Amino acid sequence: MRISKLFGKTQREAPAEAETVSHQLLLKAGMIHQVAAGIYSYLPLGWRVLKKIGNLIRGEMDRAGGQELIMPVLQPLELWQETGRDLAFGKGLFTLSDRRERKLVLGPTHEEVITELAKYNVQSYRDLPLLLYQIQTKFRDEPRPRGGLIRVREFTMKDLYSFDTDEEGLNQSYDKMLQAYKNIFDRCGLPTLLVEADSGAIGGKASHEFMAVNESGEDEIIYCDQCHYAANLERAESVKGKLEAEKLRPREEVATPDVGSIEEVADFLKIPQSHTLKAVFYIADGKLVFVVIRGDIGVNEIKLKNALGCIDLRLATEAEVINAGLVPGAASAVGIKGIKVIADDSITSGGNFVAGANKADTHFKNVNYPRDFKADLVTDIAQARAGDECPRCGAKLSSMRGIEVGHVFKLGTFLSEKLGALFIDQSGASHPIIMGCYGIGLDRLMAAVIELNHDDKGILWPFSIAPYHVYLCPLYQESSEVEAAVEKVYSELEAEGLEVLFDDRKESPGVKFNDADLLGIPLRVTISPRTLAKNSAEIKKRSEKESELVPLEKLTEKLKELISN
RNA sequence: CGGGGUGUAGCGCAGGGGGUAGCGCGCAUGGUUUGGGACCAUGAGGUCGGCGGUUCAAAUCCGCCCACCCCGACCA
Repeated sequence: MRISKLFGKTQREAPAEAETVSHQLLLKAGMIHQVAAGIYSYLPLGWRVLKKIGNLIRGEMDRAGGQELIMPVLQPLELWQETGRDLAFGKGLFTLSDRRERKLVLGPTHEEVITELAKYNVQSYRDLPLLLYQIQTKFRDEPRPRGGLIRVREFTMKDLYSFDTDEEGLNQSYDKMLQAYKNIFDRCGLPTLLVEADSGAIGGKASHEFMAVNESGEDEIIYCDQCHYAANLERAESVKGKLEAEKLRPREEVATPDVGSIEEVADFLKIPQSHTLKAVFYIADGKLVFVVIRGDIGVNEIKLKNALGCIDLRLATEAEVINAGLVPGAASAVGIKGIKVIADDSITSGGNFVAGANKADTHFKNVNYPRDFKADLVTDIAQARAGDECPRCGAKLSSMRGIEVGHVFKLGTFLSEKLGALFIDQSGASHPIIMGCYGIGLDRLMAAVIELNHDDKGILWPFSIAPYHVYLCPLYQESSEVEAAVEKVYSELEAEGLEVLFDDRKESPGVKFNDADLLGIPLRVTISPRTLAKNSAEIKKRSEKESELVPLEKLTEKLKELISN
């Protein structure tokens, strides 16, 4: 490809709207163009990269036994209502109506469609196991798109769905995908960390995410250096610092004028926050829920949502709290009736806590569970923190941020039951198919590769997904022998099937070198009067400082060797 | 949805006590240059985010709205 003909220009200055490195470089390199918040066009260079990522993924999916198919973007809302996931997605679902007022959605994913498809094409255990996948555009009305391609509203996704007859089969499919994913990210030059994850709106049992560790990621990872426990903060566990058991003392009231928050209570009474009980109020699917947790620990809303089994969860407003007859700032579960109480298991160690007295400006001392109050459910709903102890080995936990580039789920039979995707086993009995699903966001993967492979000059693409392999860079071609020599080299390389980006512009060396670096093409071949004097061309790897002179007649061979390694 | 910020040429920005817009880059033409974003000359390019108000006069003052970015909430 000749740059003079290439659609898309590099920019000297990155648009001010871009904050993350990958976003800046993609815009500066002319690979993408923003159309609206979280909606992008791909220009030829960016599109080549995305296609390469797609093909690399295809290779690994096929190798694992996957079969590619394609499904509609436009899906009937009814299908989503059948599984109830229209509610789980809520506002994240793009909806529209056709001319007959039939409600449709722009598919945010395809589990429903594929399960329905499986229902009509799988009857017997002999049809299983099955691995089906798609690479296509999906839509989610994200509350806040951000970071360029890291979080968008229209995106390209690879999803593979597994169908098995039993748990063992599901485990095998799951392991196959874990291996395929490792291969994919390795081949993309992207180091990733496998972490335990929450399965979110999709439901299901086990779930893992592949994280590219990076500051511009949106997820917080809690991990242990000692035993390598790693989990998304959404589901991370930790040892909450057990307190010494205390001899229970009688409960008593204490006046706490103008004292509301846990910090204030602890300060006022000169006690550690861990000796208080915090009350937090949520509205779960429209109903008020009373949450009790030790004062020094935060509530993990994902865990809470899972514990409640609710679809919608939000903090209650002060008005809602007061309406329920509670006293914000001095509430506790002591004596509470008619409201669901969920407690974190942190309240079961230690004792003689300070908690609200459900009376303005008053707290109780020496509150103990279960002597003084009851809970409908006691479970782990705590936010893990760096510094906590590892739940596996007891070492100190740390935290870091990551970009979620892959997410795998053991779905189980939730969808197949709802949609009636059944198979007949050897004895003639009917069972729901056991499913798994395995996603990779290609756009985000592309961004993550840049986040982890760049320098101050630009991108450093690995060969596997670079838009071109060779940047052919003649200098001063208009006033010398260079023109003829470089044209000859170009046609030779093209004839050999090498992927060459030919900078045939009449630009100064600085401009060309800088663009070569910005675009991140792995190999740069410079031909100038200086190199021609030695009948040579200069090869420089994007990743290295030094260059090397190679005789023209050996150039093609040398480049092929570099590319294939 | 809450908090903060920004909208002026393709990109980066200046202007703003009211008088009809400027710089750098890029782009076009001509010339000079020649290994890490060259130089000179000439030129094209603007509903100053939108609507309304104040005024003889609004990029500038006032009001409303919109878009985009960042933090949070939310998020296969």
